[in-house]
Amino acid sequence: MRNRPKLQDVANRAGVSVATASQVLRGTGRISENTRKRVQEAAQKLHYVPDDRAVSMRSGAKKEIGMIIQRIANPFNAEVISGVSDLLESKGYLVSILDSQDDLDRQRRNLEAFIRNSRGGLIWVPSQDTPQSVADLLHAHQLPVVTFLRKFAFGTFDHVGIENRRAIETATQHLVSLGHSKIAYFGGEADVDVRQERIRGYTNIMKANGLGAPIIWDAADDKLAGMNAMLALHKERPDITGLVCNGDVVALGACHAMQKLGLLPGQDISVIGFDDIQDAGLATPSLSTMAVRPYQLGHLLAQTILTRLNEPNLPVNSTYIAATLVARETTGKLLA
Amino acid sequence: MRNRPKLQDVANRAGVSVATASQVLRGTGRISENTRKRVQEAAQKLHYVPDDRAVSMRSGAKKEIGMIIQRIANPFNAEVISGVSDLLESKGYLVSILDSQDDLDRQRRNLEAFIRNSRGGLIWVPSQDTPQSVADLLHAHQLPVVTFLRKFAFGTFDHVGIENRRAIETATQHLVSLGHSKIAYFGGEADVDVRQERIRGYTNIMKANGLGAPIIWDAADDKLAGMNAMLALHKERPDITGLVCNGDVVALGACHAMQKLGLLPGQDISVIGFDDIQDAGLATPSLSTMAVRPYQLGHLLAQTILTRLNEPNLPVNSTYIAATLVARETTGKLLA
DNA sequence: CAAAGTTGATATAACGTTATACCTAGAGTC
DNA sequence: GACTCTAGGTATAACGTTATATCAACTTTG
Repeated sequence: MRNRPKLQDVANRAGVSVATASQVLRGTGRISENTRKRVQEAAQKLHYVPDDRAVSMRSGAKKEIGMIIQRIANPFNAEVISGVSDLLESKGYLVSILDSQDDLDRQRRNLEAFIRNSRGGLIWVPSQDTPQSVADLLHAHQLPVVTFLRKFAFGTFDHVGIENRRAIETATQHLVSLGHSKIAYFGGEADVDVRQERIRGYTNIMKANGLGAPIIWDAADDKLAGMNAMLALHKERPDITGLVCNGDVVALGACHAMQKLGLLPGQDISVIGFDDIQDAGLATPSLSTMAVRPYQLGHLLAQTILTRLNEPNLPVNSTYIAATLVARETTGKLLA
Repeated sequence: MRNRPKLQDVANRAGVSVATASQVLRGTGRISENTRKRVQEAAQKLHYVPDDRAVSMRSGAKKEIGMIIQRIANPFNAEVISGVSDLLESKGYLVSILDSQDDLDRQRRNLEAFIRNSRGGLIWVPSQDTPQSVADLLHAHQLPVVTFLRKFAFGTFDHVGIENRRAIETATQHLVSLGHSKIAYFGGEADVDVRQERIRGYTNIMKANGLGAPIIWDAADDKLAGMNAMLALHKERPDITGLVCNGDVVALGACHAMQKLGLLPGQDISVIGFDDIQDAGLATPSLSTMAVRPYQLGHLLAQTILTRLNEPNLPVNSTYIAATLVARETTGKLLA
C-alpha cells in the first residue's frame, strides 16, 4: 500500500550501495564529488525523506517534543503553544499537540501514545487528580517532562508555573484599595490546585484587611458558564461589589451578565480577570486583569525542556513567573 | 540516557523468550495459562509500553493521524479538532496537531516532519500559494491526505469544504431583503481562494439585484484588525449600511468599532458574520451569522480519512457542507 | 618493486518488534 | 516400540537506517 521511497531506491537509482547513499545524505564519510552529485540528484528526484522511525531507532532520541494541554480552544494556551513552537522549531524540533480535555482516561491514552511513539520530551499540564500510577509510568520510561501551570503531586519533574497566590493578592488588594469590601472570588472549579493557590491569595488579603468571610463562586472556564454563574451569584448576593476572577473568559462572561442586569462593570461592580487575553482589552468596558505573557511563558517552557534534554542529571527545577496588574475600565472606586 | 523497558526485559523477568512475550501481549499463538500470567505480570511491573517505531516498522502503518491547520488559536478550528479527535480516538488512532501559521516554510517543515515520522494520514488546510512541489512530495510518499476548507490547486486529494458561495449568497440576500443596497464584503486577505469563492457569492447577489459596484475591504482574521479596518472603511465610505463578513471574529471587531463611532450594529449598519463561534451569540448586540457546525465538520473529516485509509483505491471525493443563516440582532431593516 | 598510505566505496551489525518456521517433549495410535 | 500428532515454546528474518569495520584499487615512498 504505502510505498514510500527508501534509501535503497535512492542508492539503486544512483548506482551505489545504501551505505554510500546514507553517507552522502548525512554528509559523513569520504565520497567523491561525482557520486555525491549522483546520489543527491536521485534523492531529489524521488523526493526522498528519511524514515524517522528507522533513524531514531538506530541512532538515539527523536527530535520531537509533545505537549499535552487541557483545551486547545483556550486562546491563552494557543499563545503558549506559539511560544514553545517558535523556539523549539528553530532548534530543529517538531512540536505536536494533544488535547486531554482535562479527562483522566484521555490523558492516560495520550501519555501512552506518547511513549509508544517515543517522543523526545513532554510539556504537560497534568489533569486534576492524576494518580500516582501515571508518575510510575513516566519514570519507568525516563521521559523528560516539564509540567506546566499545574504541579503534579506525585512526580518530581521540572515545572513552570505562575505566581498564582501573589498575583491574586495583588488583584484583591487592588479592589480593596478602591474601597471595596464585599469581594467574591469568581470562577474555576472546586478542588483544582491552581485555583486553591489563588484562593489562598484572595483570603490572605481579605483577612489582612478584616473583611468578613470569603465568598467563593464556581464557574467552568467558558464565557457562557461565567454569565450564568454571575446571574446566580447576583440573585443570592446582590450586595457584592467586587469580583476577583479565575480567568478573563469567565470575567467577560460575568460582565456580560451584569449588563443584562442593567449593571455597569467598573461602576456598580468592579471586576478583575486573569491572563490578559486579547478580548480583555477589546471588550466594552475593557477588562482589568492580571497579565501573564503567554508567548514568553512558552519560550520559558521550551528553554526548560531543552535544558533537561541536554543535561538529564541536573536537579529538578521549578520556575514561577509573575503576573502584572493591568487596570482598565472594569475596576473603579466604590460608589458611596 | 533514556532507557525504557523493552520486550527483552519483560521476557527476562518472566523467564521466557522475547518471541513468547510478544505473543502473550499480542494475544496470538499458543501459550499456556501459566506463562501467560507470568508475562503479563512482568509487563505490568515494568510499565512496559511497546515502542511504536519498531512495531510500525515491522508490521505496517502507524495509527496516528496528523492535522496541519492555520491557527490553533481560532476557536472554530479548535472545535473541528475536537470533532476529529473524538471519532478517531474511538477507533484507536492518535491525533496530533501542527500549527502552520499559514507560513509556507513552516508548512513545508511540518509536512516533511510528518513524512519523516510516518504518520498514517494527514488532515490538512493548505497554506495559500502552496507550490506544485508540495503535491509531488505528498504523492511520492503516497500519504493519505484530506484537504480541508481550502482546496489545493495542484493535488488530487479528498476534500471537505464549506459551500462558501452559496452561504454568502444567502447572507447577502438576507441584507438585501432587509432593504440594504450599499453593502460591502468585509474581512479576509487578498488572493485567498476561499474568500474569492465567497466574494463571488456576494457579487452574484449584488449584480442580480442591480446594486452598484462591489466594495471589498480587507482585514486580517483577528478582532483588533477587524476593528481598525472598520474605522478605516467608515471614514472612506460612510454611506455603507450593510456588511457581509468573512468571519465572526472580524465581524465582532467591526461591531466594536461601530460602537466606538456611536453607531448601533443592526440599526445603523447591519452586520452578518460567518462560522457562528460561541462569542457570536453572546456579544451585545448578538451577531447574525452563517453557522457551520465545526464539530460535525470534524466528524466528517475523520470519516473521510478513515475511508481513504481503508480503501486507498477509491476515486477522489469532495464533500461540501452547507452553512445556515442565523439571524440575530446585528441585522435589521434599513431605516428610511 | 615491495611496503605503506590514501581514497572511495561496500558489507555488516544493530536498534525493538512481530510473523514464520522450526523444534522438543509428551500423548495417542497401531 | 516406532509412528504420528499436538501443545507449548523458541530461533530467526525482516522492517529502514547508520556507524563501524573492511576491502579494493591506486599512489606514494624508500
